[in-house]
Amino acid sequence: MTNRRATIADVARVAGVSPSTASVVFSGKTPVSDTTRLRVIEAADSLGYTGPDPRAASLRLGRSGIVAVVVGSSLNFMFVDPVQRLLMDGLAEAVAPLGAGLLLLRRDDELDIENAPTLTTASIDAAVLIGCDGSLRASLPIVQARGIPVVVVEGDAGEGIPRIALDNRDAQRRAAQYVRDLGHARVAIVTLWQDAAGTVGWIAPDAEIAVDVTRDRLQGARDVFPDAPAFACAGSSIDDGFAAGRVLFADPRTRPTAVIAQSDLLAAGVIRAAEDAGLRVPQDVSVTGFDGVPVDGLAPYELTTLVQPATAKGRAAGAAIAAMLDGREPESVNLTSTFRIGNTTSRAG
Amino acid sequence: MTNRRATIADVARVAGVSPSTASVVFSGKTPVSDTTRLRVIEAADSLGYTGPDPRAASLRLGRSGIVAVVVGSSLNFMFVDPVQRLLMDGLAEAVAPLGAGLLLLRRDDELDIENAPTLTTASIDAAVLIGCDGSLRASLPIVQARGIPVVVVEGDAGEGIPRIALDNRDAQRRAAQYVRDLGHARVAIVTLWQDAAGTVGWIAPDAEIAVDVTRDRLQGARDVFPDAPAFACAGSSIDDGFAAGRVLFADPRTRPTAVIAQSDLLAAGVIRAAEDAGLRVPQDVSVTGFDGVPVDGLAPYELTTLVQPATAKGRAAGAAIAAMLDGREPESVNLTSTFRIGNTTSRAG
DNA sequence: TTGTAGGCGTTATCAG
DNA sequence: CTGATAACGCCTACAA
Repeated sequence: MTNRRATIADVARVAGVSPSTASVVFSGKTPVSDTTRLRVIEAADSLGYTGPDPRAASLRLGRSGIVAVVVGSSLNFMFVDPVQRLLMDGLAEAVAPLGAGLLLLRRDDELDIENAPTLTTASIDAAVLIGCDGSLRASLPIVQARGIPVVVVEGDAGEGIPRIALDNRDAQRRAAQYVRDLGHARVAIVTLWQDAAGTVGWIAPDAEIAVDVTRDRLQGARDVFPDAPAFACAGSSIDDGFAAGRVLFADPRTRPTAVIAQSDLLAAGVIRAAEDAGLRVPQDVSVTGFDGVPVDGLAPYELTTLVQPATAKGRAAGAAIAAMLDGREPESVNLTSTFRIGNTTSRAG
Repeated sequence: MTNRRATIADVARVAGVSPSTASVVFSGKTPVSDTTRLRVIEAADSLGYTGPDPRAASLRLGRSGIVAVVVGSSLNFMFVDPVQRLLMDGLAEAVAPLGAGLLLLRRDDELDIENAPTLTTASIDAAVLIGCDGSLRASLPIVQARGIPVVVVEGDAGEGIPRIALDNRDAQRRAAQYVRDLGHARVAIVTLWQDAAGTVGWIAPDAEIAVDVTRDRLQGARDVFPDAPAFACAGSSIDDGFAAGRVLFADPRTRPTAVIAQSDLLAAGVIRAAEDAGLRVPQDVSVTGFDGVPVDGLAPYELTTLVQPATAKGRAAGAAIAAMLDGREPESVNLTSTFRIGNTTSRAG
C-alpha cells in the first residue's frame, strides 16, 4: 500500500517487458504485438496506471501542451466583451489539435500577488497577447528571451512578431460612408477607451490616442466626417454607451441625427439613451455599431454594424502558433469586416 | 551560435560554481554569498538565461503550477454568465499565491478534436469542476485515478470530494416569501435550463429535474407557491428571459402579478417582455432575480434579487485546492446568498 | 518486434 | 555557504 504512483517502469516490470516497450504501447509510435500490448495494458490496469506523467513527458519532449493567453487584470472584465469570448473560442479550437490548452495569465506588471504565475515561470509552449497596448508590450522581452513563440492580436508588438489584425479603419470608413449617403450631416462618434485609465468624455480634436483599436476606428469615421465630435467611453458595454448617449442627446438643438459607435454594446446603449430621450431609432436617430456580435437583450433591433470575424481571429492566432511550433514561418493576418445593414439606420429626416 | 538554450549547468560553468549553487541563487531556498550570487547572475545575463526551465522544474518538484478548470463545450457560452466570470476571477485570485494559473479544459467526452488536451493528458496539479451535472461526473474517475485533487462548484460529485455550494433553495424561498408577503398570489417562475438539451417550455408539475441549481431554486420557490407554474429557459440570458416573459404575459386574463426568475439575466428579459406587453414594473408586475450581478443595460431598474457571493465561491474553491495540495483536509463550503430589495417589486395591486 | 542506455534540466539531500 | 550525487518519469536512437 505504498503511496507512490505507479510509473511506466513499474508497469513494464509487472508486464514483464522493458520500459521502452511499455512506453510505446501508450504512445503508439511503434508497432507492438497484440499479446505484449495486452499484457502491458493489463499491468497498467492492475497498478492503476493512467498513462504517462505529463510533467515528465513535457520535459522529455520539450512541449507542455500549454498556450498562455495574457489578459488584462480581470477575467471578468475581459470576458464581458463578446468579441473576446469568441476570440477565445476560436483560439481554443485552433490549438486543440496541437494537444494544447489555454492558460490564463495576467500581465506581468500587475503582480500584487506574491509568486503568482507569469510568462516567465509558467511552462508554456507559446503565448498570445491580446490588445498589445503599451503595458502588454513589457511582457515581450521576457518571452522572447525564453524563445517562446508569440502572436499578437489587435495590437502591434514590433518586428518579427506575427499579428492578427482587423481592417478597423477601412471598415469604419465604409459604415461612415453609408451614414453619409443616407444624408446625415450632424454625426457624433462614441468611442472605446482612449487610454488605460478609461477617461470618459469628449475627445479633443487633435488628441493623440494610444489605443490602437480606438484610434483606427476613429480615423475611419473621421475620414468621412472630419469634424464629427467624439465621445470616449471607459469600456465596451451597454451602460457605457447609455451614459454617452445621455450626453449626446442632452440638448435637442445640437443632438446628432446619427451616431457611429465603436462597438455593438456601445451602440445598444446609445439606442437605449435615445429611447430614453424620447427619440425613435432609426426615425429620429440612426445608430451604427461595430463587431457584429449578438447583443443580449437588444431585440427587436438589429444593428447596422460591421461584422468582424471574431472567432476567425482566434483561429488565425492559433494557426500562427501552430506554424511557429512547427518551425514554419508564421503569417501575419489582416482580417476584414463585413458591413451589415440592420434596422437601426435610415435616411436623415 | 548554437541554438540550444542555456541551462543552469551552463550558467554554473561560466560562473565557476556548481549547478546546485546556481540553482539556489534562483530559488533563494538557501543563503548564498553576495559575491557568488553576483557571479551567477552575471553569467546568466551573459548567456541569456532567464531562469529555470519550468518543465524541468515541474518534473523535479512534482508541481506544474496549473489548475484545470473544466468547462462546458464553449468558452463563449460559459462566460456569458456574469456569475461564472466572477467565479473565475475569484478562483484565479485564490490560486495565484500558489503560483498557479488556470487552464481551460473542455469536458472529456466532447472530443471531436483529435488529440485535444484533456484531464488525462494535461500536466495539472488540481482540477475544478463547475456545475457537476451528469456528464461532468464522467471526468471524475480519471482525475481521481491520477490522484489529482478535485473540487466541485455547484454540483455534487459524491463522497470525499469537497463541494462549494450555495443555499439555492433557502435563498429562493426567502425571495418567494417576500413576494407572498407583498400580497402576490398569481406567481410564475422562470427557470434556468432543465436538462442538457435546454428544452424550453412549461415544466410538468411532477417533473424530475436533473440540473441541481434549477431544481433547488425551483423547490425554494415552490416551498412558498406550491402550484406556481414554471417555465424553463434554455440558458441564462436576457433573450431567454424575454422569450419566457412573452409567453407569461400573452394572455392578460391569466398573467401573473409576480415573476420569480432564477437568474438576474432572465429577470431582465422578463422585465423587457413586461414593458413590451405594456405592463409597468413593478406597478403591474413584480419581478425578482437571482445572482445579484450587475446586468449591463438594465438601468434604471435595480433588481430585487438574491446576491450570491460569486467571487467568494471561486475563492473558496481556490482555498480548497490550496488545502489539498498542502496535504490538509479540504473543507466543503456552503455559501449563503443575501436578499436584496430593489425597485422591481411592489405590493400586489 | 523488443531491449538497453542515456539524457531532458532541475533541485533536494547531505556531506564538507 | 558550497559542491557532489541522485533522482524526478519518460522517450528515443540504436542495437539485438
